[in-house]
Formats: sequence, structure tokens, C-alpha cells
Amino acid sequence: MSTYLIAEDDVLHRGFLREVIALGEIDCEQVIEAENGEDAIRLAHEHELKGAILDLQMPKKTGVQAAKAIWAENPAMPIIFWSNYADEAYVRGVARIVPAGATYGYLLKTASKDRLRRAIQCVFVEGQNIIDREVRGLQKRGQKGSDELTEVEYEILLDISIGLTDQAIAARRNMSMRSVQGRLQQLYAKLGLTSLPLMPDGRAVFNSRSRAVALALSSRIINSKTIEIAESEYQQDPDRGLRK
Amino acid sequence: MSTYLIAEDDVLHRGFLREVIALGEIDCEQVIEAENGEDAIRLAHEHELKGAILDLQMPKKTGVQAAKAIWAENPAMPIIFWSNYADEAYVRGVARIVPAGATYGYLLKTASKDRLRRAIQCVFVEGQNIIDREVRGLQKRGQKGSDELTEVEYEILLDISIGLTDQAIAARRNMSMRSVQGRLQQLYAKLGLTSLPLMPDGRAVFNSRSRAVALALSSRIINSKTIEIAESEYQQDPDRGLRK
DNA sequence: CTCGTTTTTGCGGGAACCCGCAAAACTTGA
DNA sequence: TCAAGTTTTGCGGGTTCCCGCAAAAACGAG
Repeated sequence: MSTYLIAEDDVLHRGFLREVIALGEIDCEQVIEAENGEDAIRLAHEHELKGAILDLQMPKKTGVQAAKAIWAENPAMPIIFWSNYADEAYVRGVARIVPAGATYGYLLKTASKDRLRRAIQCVFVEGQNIIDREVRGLQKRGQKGSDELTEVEYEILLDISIGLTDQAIAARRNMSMRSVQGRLQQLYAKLGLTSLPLMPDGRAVFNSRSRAVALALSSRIINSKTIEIAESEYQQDPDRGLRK
Repeated sequence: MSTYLIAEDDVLHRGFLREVIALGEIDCEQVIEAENGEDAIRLAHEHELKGAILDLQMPKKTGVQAAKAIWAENPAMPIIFWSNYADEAYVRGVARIVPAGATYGYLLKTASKDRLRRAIQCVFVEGQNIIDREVRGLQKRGQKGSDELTEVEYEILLDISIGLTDQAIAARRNMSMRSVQGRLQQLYAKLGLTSLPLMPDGRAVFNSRSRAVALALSSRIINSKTIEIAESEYQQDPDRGLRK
């Protein structure tokens, strides 16, 4: 019995996925559907899946959170992420939870029916990893590249996004306040807050902290969802820095 | 010749709209389509429309911006807004540009085919205004209600969201710095930043300014798009306060 | 182990923010 | 026009943030 899971909240897109799976040359006897993240997790748990296609933006739990749960149970499950946007925030979200050696794909919703069909084929049947072209550019980030954020910088960005003070961040990440400020400076630099405009009277126009968040948002490095998730992680574990 | 405009970037949804219009009992001889806000504005300018359905989230220009342009030219044009979310940010965006007496509708994409058909009928044929139920709750905001943001508070919220300092806001809105801070205090209060948690050593955990933005984002009072728009408004007119 | 590189930390001071208090200025309605 | 209510402003001081400088600590080859 070969079963696949489709998790997608929009009816139209769900139908579209179903259709594409049906006509693809793929051994599929059953398709089960979820319209939110929690259902997806539950269904994945109850059924023996051959693979899953997850929308990234869903009510209850995001596709990333669902994938994390699914992979925790079965790291070999092939998962295709199916998203509206190629935001760095989403890509990073996915990259952070992919277990080593997992097979997965990352497709944009703008992909044509054919492209999607081929991707399904590649990932589910041949076990390849395929990443949409627009997304690929963001993939290699996270390393030490000159102007891209490192993992630590990204973390601290989230910390100020949820409104933590330097103090609180220092406590959380288990470092001194000055270090936090040092990292913030790096972050500001990378976000291009070096030469901020001044008012006629020589005073600052922008508050670096808030400005950084605004810029990160508009350049899609983070988004509201990421912030919410960071927030809830903080709520349930204010000082994860100590353990990790 | 009766022509209607559909502006929607997602192919599937566009097809869906086309279909619903076709089967509705509405006198429609031609449907023209746009897949981004700019095209929508251009097309509306070139054709003599009977009405338009605009997606709120589109590349180039949002549905709100498009509607603003269209109404500027023809305030009598019936417009249906067709959105994914019932965020206060979007509703407020629409509310701010609706000219007095305009006929319009606000529908969510989760609406069924029937609901949509009826709405099209009501707005385009009978000239009624119809607002999706979930959205209606947000409608009456903006007045002096106890815990909802007034227009000024909303403006200042946007100002800090794009990273402006008290100074810059004061200059822009043409008031004293202390007034800005006063308004910020109101804003903080309404967002529930009154009793912020403290660290064990008595220091603050949250920076009110950043925290306010985070809370506003996660309660959907603003969203990244709103911030971007506020940003570009600021860029092209740093001190609109003086004129308006 | 040792040397060069990176990261973390302390120090210090200036700018920006937060906010209680109360007077001044503006609104509104009778 | 006057009184009551609201908003704006100034003052003052305590916090927090921002950041240059340089020493200390940690890291990574050779």
C-alpha cells in the first residue's frame, strides 16, 4: 500500500496537487490530505507514508514544524516543501531542520504543472533532492560569506525581533552584555546600517535596533511567522543557550 | 460593452474567479486579467470597467494601492477585495482609501464558490457593500474604542516599525519630542506592554519599542507589507505631517 | 607548544529611550 | 464666553542602547 500525504490549506492548490500526483508516473494508491500542520503531523503518524508534500504556510503549525515532527519519527521520509515565496526566512527554516541525508525538495507555487510532476518523480521515486532555482541562491547562505548572516547573527536578529533587551539576550545566550552588543554591531553592519542618515541638526534618524528589524523584514531575511516561532521558542525555553 | 477586471497573481485563483464570474447571473461580456498591481492600474485606465476584483497581495503594487489609483480616476467603480487573511493591517489599509460612498466588498479566499458568486452579484449589480464576517469585527476599529488603536497611534506604530527615532518622528509629524513619547506610551499601553516581566536582577527583559513592533506583528495589526509601504511613503515624503 | 587569528569582554561616555508630574494649549459644548 | 475635558509640552532623571578602543580568552593550524 503506497500512501502519500498532501498538506495544504488552500482548497484550489490542494486539488491541483492531487491532480498532479494522479497523472504522474508514480506508484501511488492513496492520497491523504490535511489542511493544517497539526493534522499533517497526526496523519503522518497514523499512516505509513511513502512521502509528503507540505505547504509552508498553514494554520496551526507551519510546514517546517510539521516536517520536523515527521522527520523526528522517520528521518527517511521524502518531503517536498511547497511554498509561495522564496524568502530567506523560509529557506533557513527548512535548512535548520533537515536531518543529514534526508531527501527533500523545495518548490515554489509558481512552478508549472510539469515542473512539479518532474519534481515529485525525482524526489519520491528516485530519492534525489531538488531545489527550485530561485531558492537555490539562498541555500549556500549561513556559511561565512561576506555579507550574509551567520547562524549566530541570525539568532540574535530573532532575539531583538521579539523585543529582548541586551541583558535578556546575554542571559539567554549565556554571554556578557558587551558580547551581545558586539554581535549586534556585526549584524547592523551586514544589514547595511553603517552610514545612517542624520537629521539636519545632526541627530540620528533611525534607531539601529528597530531599523535592523525593519530591514530584515523587508529583505525577507525574517518574516512575521519566523518571529512568532522565535517568540514561542523563547516562551517555553528562555535560556536555551545554556543547554545547546 | 460590460467589462470586468480580475487582478490576482495566482493562476489557480485567477481561473477560479473567471469561472465564478462566468456562471454568475451578471451581465458580463468581457473579463480582463492582470497578475500584478501595476497591470491592474494600467488596464483599469485603458478600459471602461464595470467593476474590479483585486487580490490584496500582488507583486509590484498591492490591491490597496491599485484600488487607490483606480478610485482616484473613478470613485464610482465597484471594487471587491479578495484576500487571504483577515489581518487588521489589510482591513485598515482598505478602510483608509475607500472614498465616501464607494461601493466595495471584502471577501476572504476561504469563501465558498456560492458565497463569492452572491457577493459579486450584490456588489456589482445591486451596488451593496458586503464585508466578510470575519473581517467585520475589525471594521469598526479606528474609533475611540477602549483597547483598539486610533489612527494616530497606528501611524506612530508604523513610524517605529520602520525604525525612526523619536526625533525623526517629531520632525515628521511636526510635534515635540515629548509628545511623540507620550503617544508611544499610549501605544505601549494598548498593546499590553504595561506589566513587562523583569529579570531576576530587576532589569527589563523587553525593550518596549521593539517589543511593541513584535506584538503588533504577531497580532496582525501590522504586517511586513504595511511596513514596506510605510517605508516607501516615508522615503518619498519624509515630513507629510506638515502638509496634511 | 606556539604564533597568528578570531571572539569575547571590560571600560567609558555620549545618545536615545522611557516615564511620572504638572503646567500650558487646544477642544468642545452649554 | 466659560468650564470641563483632552492633548501637547517642558522638566528631570533613571535606563538602555550604541560604539570605539584595547586587553584577555579561545581557537586553529603548523
